[in-house]
Amino acid sequence: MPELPEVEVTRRSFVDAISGARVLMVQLGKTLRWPLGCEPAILADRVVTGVRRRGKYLLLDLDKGMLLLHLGMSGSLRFTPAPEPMGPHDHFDLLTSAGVLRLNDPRRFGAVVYAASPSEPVVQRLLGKLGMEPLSDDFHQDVFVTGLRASRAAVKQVLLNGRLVVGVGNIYASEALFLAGIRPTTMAARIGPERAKKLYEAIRQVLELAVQRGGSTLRNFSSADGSVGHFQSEAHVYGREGIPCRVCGTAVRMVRQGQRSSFFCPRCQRA
DNA sequence: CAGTGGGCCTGAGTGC
DNA sequence: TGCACTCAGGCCCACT
Repeated sequence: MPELPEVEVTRRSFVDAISGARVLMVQLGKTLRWPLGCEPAILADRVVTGVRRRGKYLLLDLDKGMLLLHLGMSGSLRFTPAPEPMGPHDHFDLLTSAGVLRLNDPRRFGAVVYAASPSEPVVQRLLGKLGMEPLSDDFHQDVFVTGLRASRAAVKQVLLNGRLVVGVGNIYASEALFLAGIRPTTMAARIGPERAKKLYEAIRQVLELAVQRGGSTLRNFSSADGSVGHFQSEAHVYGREGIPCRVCGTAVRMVRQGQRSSFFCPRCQRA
């Protein structure tokens, strides 16, 4: 479900509330993608010192160790003042002195993993191969352009795989490619420098706008304070197969790439 | 090494 | 109402 904007909006929605809070206890539901990796009891009395984001991971910093959270396809976090009984899709409750952080994830592709330190192998395994952060100063245009040039895969796949740039998922890949006028099926290496630069700018632009709009709420995404996103209502192509392009009126088309749907306007995205 | 395809899970929607 | 089927915002891993 959540791509970078949804994860970032979620982070912002509870970082101030939880920072400085002391962990009282942890409650687990069904196992997620991976086991927690520690005895829940050892987390008691640790202090949450901050919440960072890397790609689509949230990093919950503790005064000793950290928790890596991923929302998978269907996960969402909620931070509430008081504990409530866990429902069938609630899999992780972090009870703290400031409130309860709860992960709800029907499909359980998400994860919460403990790491005693940033140098733990698990951290390297999960975060080690991630590409540039598109909304940070770390996102270098020349590295992006060179990276595209080096790949023979379809540009949409390159955006999705996270090795060059992180956080761009199925919605925002289609949207960024629309803004740049590039078809999702175009081989990355065949995109010239000028168009690659345009795509670089489009990625920043679409992700920034999406964060401003509170992300996209397609099914039931909401951030940790319960608010929903509104970006989906201004998407140009995602989920709009057969609907006239907002720019030129041509019917938006859908293609399958690696078991995922891609959407594009055949007129605005000519190559 | 890069690239592709399968699989992990559950729920919603569709067509018969 | 029931069943079979497809699809869904992600990502790891085995394979070529």
